[in-house]
Amino acid sequence: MAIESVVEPLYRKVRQDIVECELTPGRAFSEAELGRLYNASRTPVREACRRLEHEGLIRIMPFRGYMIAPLSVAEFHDLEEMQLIFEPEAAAFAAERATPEELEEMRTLATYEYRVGDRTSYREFIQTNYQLHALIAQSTRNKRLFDVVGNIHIRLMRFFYLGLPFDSYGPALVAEHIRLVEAISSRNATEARCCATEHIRMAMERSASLLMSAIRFGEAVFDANSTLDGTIPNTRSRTRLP
Amino acid sequence: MAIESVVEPLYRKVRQDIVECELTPGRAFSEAELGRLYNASRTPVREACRRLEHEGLIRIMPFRGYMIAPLSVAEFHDLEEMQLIFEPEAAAFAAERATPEELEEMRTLATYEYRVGDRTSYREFIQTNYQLHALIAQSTRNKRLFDVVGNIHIRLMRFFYLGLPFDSYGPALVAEHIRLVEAISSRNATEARCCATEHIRMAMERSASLLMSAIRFGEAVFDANSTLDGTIPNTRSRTRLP
DNA sequence: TTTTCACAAACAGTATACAGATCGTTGACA
DNA sequence: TGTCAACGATCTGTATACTGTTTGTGAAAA
Repeated sequence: MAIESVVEPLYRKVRQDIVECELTPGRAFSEAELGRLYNASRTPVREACRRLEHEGLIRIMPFRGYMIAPLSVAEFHDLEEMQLIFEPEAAAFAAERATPEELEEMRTLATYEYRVGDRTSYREFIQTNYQLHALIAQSTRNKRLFDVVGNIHIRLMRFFYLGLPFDSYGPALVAEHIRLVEAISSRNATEARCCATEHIRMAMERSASLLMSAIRFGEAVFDANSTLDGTIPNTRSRTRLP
Repeated sequence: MAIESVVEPLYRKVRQDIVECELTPGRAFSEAELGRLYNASRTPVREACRRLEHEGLIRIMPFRGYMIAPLSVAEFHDLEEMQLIFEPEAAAFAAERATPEELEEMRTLATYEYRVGDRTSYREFIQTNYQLHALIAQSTRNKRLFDVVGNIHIRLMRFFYLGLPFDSYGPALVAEHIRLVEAISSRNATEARCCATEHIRMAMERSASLLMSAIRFGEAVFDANSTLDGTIPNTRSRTRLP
């Protein structure tokens, strides 16, 4: 049997469901409830939840339960600020250190065209976007940097999966990706840094107008009541929210 | 009784012991062994170890045991590179966003003088240094950034606790801290960014010559055999190392 | 009717029992 | 004497039992 045969798949599945907003931000749940949903006993559920909390996808309220981390303007702002700090430097290092194979794959990822209005294509684009940024981070050869950039993007993807900001600006985003990858490919660190900075700044501008209006300021997205698996909500879960 | 009455103190104590190199880098151990050492049962031990692994202080080898994360040149290099990326930006944001109270505390922390050659004073200085950098990160008002800075410094402190790089250069370090805090206090973001960059660059130069020679290149520091608590080492722990 | 307080349900935190994996050992065989 | 496979000790991964906390509820008192 494979290594970590229960925790690892459980963790991945729950994380995916949170990232894709399949598990509603702000929703409260218990260990038993999550275990029922994913067919796992408490021990692996606990371990997966601990990991997810460390990544900022779940909140733990000691002795009181869990909740899918709510999305907030503050969170989004912090994440974009983090991108602006890390991504340009990552691009610069990538320009100096990426292998030819990595450059080749970057080109493939950057040229992914998605069909505006097509939901499936849009979701694929989100994944591709993540893979591209993760690959750039990977090719810095700095594991710490890779971890941080990866975590930032995982958190950001939840906002993207709300489905709002990309529909009109997708093509511009692709063009920026191509420019960025070209700069990295030509081993021009300075240019790569500039492209990345510009890319993030544009993304910030685009999202400022579109995404903000979709989030209740400083609060959870959507109604946070009701349980995850359709069972009758107990009295405690109804009162767990802030 | 307090919240998380077993895991939290256990986690803190083990983390402290790892950071202070009380638990030797590279040393192998089992859950039961750690539980014996810190008077805890397996469940809290496992949880604490999972957290510490996520922070990069422990390595988990599935089905084979645990080890205190070894120190390596690669790790140190990655950490300094990370500092060079975010500390200048953190300083710049701090210059714009720190509260007067935070500025006041920064000044106190920056002026901590330590007595060269005094081991106790030196260890206090390491703590003070951490607190200063954490406070600067905190005053960016970006929680994500604060978390990352904290983790990077926690990891770096293990190298500092080896006790090598500071003894001759301590005063220079203090002077740099003071300049940095002055720049932040005067709300000069550009100047703060420069001071921080310079500070990290100097630190990198200083450590390059001193610390490197103390680490077996790419390998664990010190002999990694033998157990933690003086019990007779079992046959497995002797063969667990790479 | 409103307030208070004790009780009970539900839950997280912890301890422990159980199952399955790993690896050193040992003994048979070449 | 050297090699290899089966065994067993020991450990991690998982399930579950137990304990203590939190909080809603309802009865009793004001």
